[in-house]
Amino acid sequence: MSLSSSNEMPRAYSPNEVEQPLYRFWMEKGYFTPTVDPSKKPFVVIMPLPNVTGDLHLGHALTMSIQDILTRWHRMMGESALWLPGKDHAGIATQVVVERQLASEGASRQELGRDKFLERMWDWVGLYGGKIEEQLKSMGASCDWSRLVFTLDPGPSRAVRTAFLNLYEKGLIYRGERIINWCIRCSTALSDLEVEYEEEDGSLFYVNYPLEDGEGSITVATTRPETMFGDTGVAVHPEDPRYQSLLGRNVILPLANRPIPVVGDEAIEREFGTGVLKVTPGHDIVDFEIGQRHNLPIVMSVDDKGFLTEAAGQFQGQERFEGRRNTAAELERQGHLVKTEPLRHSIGHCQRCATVVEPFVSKQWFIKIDPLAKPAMDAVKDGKVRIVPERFSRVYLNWMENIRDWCISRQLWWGHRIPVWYCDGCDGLTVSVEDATQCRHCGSENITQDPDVLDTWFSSGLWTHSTLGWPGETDDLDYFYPSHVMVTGYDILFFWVARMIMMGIENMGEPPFETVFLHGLVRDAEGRKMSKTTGNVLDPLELTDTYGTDALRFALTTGAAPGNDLRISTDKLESSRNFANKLWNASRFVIGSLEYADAAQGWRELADVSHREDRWILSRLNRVIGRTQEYLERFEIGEAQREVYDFLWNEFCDWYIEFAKIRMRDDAEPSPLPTLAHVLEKTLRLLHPFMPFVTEEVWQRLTKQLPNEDALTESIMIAPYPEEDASRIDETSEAEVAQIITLVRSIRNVRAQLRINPRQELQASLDLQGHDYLVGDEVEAVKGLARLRKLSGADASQVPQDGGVVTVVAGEVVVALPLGEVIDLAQERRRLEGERDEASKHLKRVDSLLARPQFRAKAPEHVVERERERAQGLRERLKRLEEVLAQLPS
RNA sequence: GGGCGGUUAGCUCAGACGGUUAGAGCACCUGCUUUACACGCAGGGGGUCACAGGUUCGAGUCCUGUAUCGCCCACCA
Repeated sequence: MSLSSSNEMPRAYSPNEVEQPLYRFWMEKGYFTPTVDPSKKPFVVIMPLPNVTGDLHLGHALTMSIQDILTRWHRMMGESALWLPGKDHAGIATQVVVERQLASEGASRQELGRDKFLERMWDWVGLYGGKIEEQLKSMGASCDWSRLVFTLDPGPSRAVRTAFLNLYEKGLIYRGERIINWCIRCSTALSDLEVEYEEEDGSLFYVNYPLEDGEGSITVATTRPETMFGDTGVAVHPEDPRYQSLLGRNVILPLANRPIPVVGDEAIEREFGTGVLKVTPGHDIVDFEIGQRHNLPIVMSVDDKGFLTEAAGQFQGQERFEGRRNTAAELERQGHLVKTEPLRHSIGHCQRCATVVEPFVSKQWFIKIDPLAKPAMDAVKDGKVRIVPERFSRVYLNWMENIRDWCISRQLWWGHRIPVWYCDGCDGLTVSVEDATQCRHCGSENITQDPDVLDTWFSSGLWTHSTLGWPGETDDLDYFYPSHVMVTGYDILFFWVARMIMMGIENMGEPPFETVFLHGLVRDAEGRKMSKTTGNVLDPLELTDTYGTDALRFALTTGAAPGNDLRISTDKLESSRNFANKLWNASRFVIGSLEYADAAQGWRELADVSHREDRWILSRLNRVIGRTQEYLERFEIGEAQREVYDFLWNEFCDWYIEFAKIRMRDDAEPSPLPTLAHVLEKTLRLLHPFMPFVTEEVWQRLTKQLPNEDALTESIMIAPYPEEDASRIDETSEAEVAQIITLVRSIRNVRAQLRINPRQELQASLDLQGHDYLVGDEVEAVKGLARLRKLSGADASQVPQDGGVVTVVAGEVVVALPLGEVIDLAQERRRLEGERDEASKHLKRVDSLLARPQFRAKAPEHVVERERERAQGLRERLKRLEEVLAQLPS
């Protein structure tokens, strides 16, 4: 089948015309959907689920490109390759978007009510939720759309409830009144990870708290005087000599005028401020812990909306920052404020809306994390899960060691509602996978479900198995779990990867993937993070429109080591596009040549490789195939691509095709067509995972022109990935062609330096010194590529008499280009002296290395041998240069 | 306070296991309508691999330290 309407190949590759039809073709053929086939090896990549809110950005484009490359590669290797796409309801992120929309209409979710609001959310998802799929398709993503899952679908929802129930029954989920991060804008609890800290300028207020017994006062230092109404103690380090006498006594809390105790606690930093901490267990994480240790009561002085409570007396109802200023002013007025110092410190912000987070004591659901973290750490330590690049293992382990219990309840409406029902009668809890209708303890039907939803990352953590049918026992789960590679940015190592490992082990008994491949973040040409506010966001779809999808994919995955951030610029995109175009045109040449001849018989097996040039390119091809495979196995995608790029451009196009053109003019020569076809066809397959569209389009056109020796697959997508054929490696041909190339280059170099008109054909004579192949079957090649009229062998004594320019290649071969009067002999002499000096310098270095006894004694034999050969070659070259110079007039 | 990464050509970056005269793309210079490609061809210039020590026959590559930029984690009130 061919997707092109005509055989004509335009001079430039135009991606826009071929991409959509090709993608449709692949979809229709069902290539993306693997079969559950126990005779085949499965290969599984679970897609990091994009948010339904989202537009595709370059970060997605990068992740998707890598996953698609790996999936296509394994699919071509004959594995049952599953790339499983998903979509995330993204609780807080999506809810914030719709809330903003409501706000612009002057409404709010509270006014709307839960049911109406959720309707609105679903409408919104219906409208925009499909966008990202379309965008992924336009990136060429070969994921199995028939298995697409949304986190709120019945399957994953059931998985969420099941996991919750299991953990609850094991005692790993509990509800408790604890201090959590609270966003007053979103009105919800946040996990530690959802808080982003930033350095900000603030003030440190020094406040005197008088002792209850009237014997002076103690000075505390605080950045948040407005929380003092929640103070229920004052703490000093138990061994701080300055405050020994105060331990166990009371101070009077100013403004509130109530006594609070002085306690000793190791958490106090003696050097900070005055070494005295006011303890506000309701609004500070450290204070909460100190409060617990000393049984201090909790008094909330800021409410869930960020306003001071009645505990703040006269300041009740003031917004927290206003309250801070007013409290400080009142303290000063009453003479309690000793001084104020500027202080730079880090402040937590809500990841989604950037509002300053309020530490807040409230009743929430938590996961007891230690029992889950332990096996998840072991999995990485034991190598059951391998993190690439390896350095992130330490980051992971370090984070896991210090992990705290995970607050999983959110006071949101959009998400998986917590599967817990409270009984009005007996106060008992019912946790259930199915919607509960009666209390498990007393049978009362008077029960109400917990209004809160679960942290989005709870369902994400189950993703590796919930998508395959867990908790059901499905064929998919049996065959495809665990997956092989988890590809994602290092920025969600903790959020997601760590939790998938914990939950995977917990639910499935084994880690959810073998390898975690972490890539870097995409930045703009100046290295800045892309963000809407900076306005430097590049839209992947605009880029694919301008440069082509293959070019974008190539630009994103090349020239960046795993785990390193990368900058994207139009330069990079242009050169990637140029590469696609280069491939297109090389193919145009090959396909065009095939149209006028049926000489490509035997292109697949290549029985006749009598020609040195053919043996050379096949040897090079097979080396490249081997190295490309090796790089892919190591996830060095950029290096793999560079291999193919260099081969195609610098060897196949620059040399082999040029050799071929010369051979095609001469009927006596063996036709290069079978080899041209063979190498191009294999190179296309080698490149297909990286540049799926252009390779498929060209492959379709190429194979149509090829003798149908045995059945080809109908798409390159399902053709086998090339494997290195070691029998094609041919050192001799490689060395000989390398010499031919050097010879041609030397002559071209002379021509360029002497400004000889490119159209002018020269004569050359060679003193071959035994390198007979140079004027044997390669004479036409050398003549053609170096633009020579005549190339003849000569002995050394003749060469200089021909006069003109002389150069030395292959160590010892002398090339003479008689140029008569055109040449300034003095200039030529200087040029040769330059060459001689360089050779002599180099030889000196090699000789001195060889002269060292330790080198000969300790270096491996092959290294010493190589240096000897090098010295020998240089000596020859030097000798020849001296001979030639001796015969030039000085 | 811990930890990690970067520092290689004018710019952006590659450089397993230490072993050719350290590479690419872009930019630059000189030529070129050579019938696949000007999204191109040919040729060329440009780097004491941040710095200082050390290990080694041999260091861009390994070790120690310094500088500098960036990131992550942490309960500095």
